[in-house]
Amino acid sequence: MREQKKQATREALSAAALRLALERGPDNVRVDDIAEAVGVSSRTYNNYFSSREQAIVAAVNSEREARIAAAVADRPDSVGLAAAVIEAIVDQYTAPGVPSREALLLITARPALREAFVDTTSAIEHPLTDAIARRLGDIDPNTARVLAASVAAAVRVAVEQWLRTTAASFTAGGLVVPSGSLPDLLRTMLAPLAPALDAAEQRARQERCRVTTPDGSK
Amino acid sequence: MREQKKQATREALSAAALRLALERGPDNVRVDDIAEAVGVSSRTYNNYFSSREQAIVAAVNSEREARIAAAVADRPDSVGLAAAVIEAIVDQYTAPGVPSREALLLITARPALREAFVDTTSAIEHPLTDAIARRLGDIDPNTARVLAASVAAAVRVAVEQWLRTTAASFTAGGLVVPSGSLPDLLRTMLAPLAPALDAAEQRARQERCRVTTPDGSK
DNA sequence: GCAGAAAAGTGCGTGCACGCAAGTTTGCGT
DNA sequence: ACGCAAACTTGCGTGCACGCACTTTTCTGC
Repeated sequence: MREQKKQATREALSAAALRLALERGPDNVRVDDIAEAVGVSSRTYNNYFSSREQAIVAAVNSEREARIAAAVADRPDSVGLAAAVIEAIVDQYTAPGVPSREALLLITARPALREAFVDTTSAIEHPLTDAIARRLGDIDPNTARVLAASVAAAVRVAVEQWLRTTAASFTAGGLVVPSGSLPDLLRTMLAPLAPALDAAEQRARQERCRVTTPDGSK
Repeated sequence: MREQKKQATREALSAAALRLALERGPDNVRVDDIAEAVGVSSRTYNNYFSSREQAIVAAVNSEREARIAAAVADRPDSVGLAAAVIEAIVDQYTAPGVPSREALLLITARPALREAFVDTTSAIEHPLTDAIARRLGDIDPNTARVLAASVAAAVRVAVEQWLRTTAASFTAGGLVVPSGSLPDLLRTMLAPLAPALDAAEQRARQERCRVTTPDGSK
């Protein structure tokens, strides 16, 4: 019940932040305004978000992390780890329920917001770590951590590239779509990691067999 | 010549930051003090570093990025890409010319400094991108970017783990060395990425052959 | 050399992040 | 039902990051 209230104010704050930023432009929004709109003190606002930009992008990115982790877990074991991870991520970035057109415009326009948006990609790391570790059989958590961190890094690179070309196309008049859509970029950037993901899965399988049949023979 | 002066003041600032932090403890150092010690205004200080922690860790990490990139470039092509990258990184993190014992103690003790130190690992990303792209033959820069980002992420994970156990061993009395030395951790965390690095190298080789011998046959 | 441009440094003002030490609400044991 | 303890909120104070306008330094073409 305490948790519910916390989550509620958190969402109220980020929603208010996004709304005010859209209404007045992001430079005309003080954190006092956001706090006042929700009815809390500005000090409380800072207990939830450590920067103004964080609150705004949180409204767009809420829970994407959890959805990606769940999506990875849902894929059957028959579709290799690499395919499961890549498709789960592309799916969750393709279904853009929340990111309204204008919100994305706002984010791509302001450098500070772009940076905050890019930073949110690293939020998928911990959920992904758990999901991958589960699929690898919970042996060797370090491998899962490294793979999750690498996947998050690849996603970050894709988003950076997407923001770069998107922003450029806005200023240049919308004529160029040099590097394609975000899903395409995600696939492109994640592809080089597939060998590592599948190799880890292979090793995990072997490890499992070795434990099940612990003879010293070759 | 302008560049020389800039670099000089930059180093003077970070050196002064580290020295003062060691002398008085990091909480008793104002940025005004650092600026005054070097003889510039505090505003100029902020033109070089965007946080107080950054200046301190910069004194420890200066140019590690460039050294890693050069080390990768120096390995002969006969040692696969994965081996070249891994050994180059381990080498540069093993030769600890600058990080004096006490400086590392200082960093591991303060959470804010630990975080800043971890963030510096991402600085190797751009130099590494260039080095890897060069080895892959400058075709497909995206792959190089993803691989470099992944390697940087793995290094970050290793440093995080190292800091975690190191800090714990300080508070616990120095009796435990649970997860080994930093070089060992680096090898452990980079190992899962080897398949991806070598696969990319393989693909680059094929691509090069296909271009050299552009027939449609199989 | 010199004039003007480009770049680096500086002073000021503003909004913000965050530690601290209260006050207030919520949850739980008895 | 009551009271206590933990969690959440708040006001205050401080140091800091950074935009802006301005001065000083350094670089270039003539």
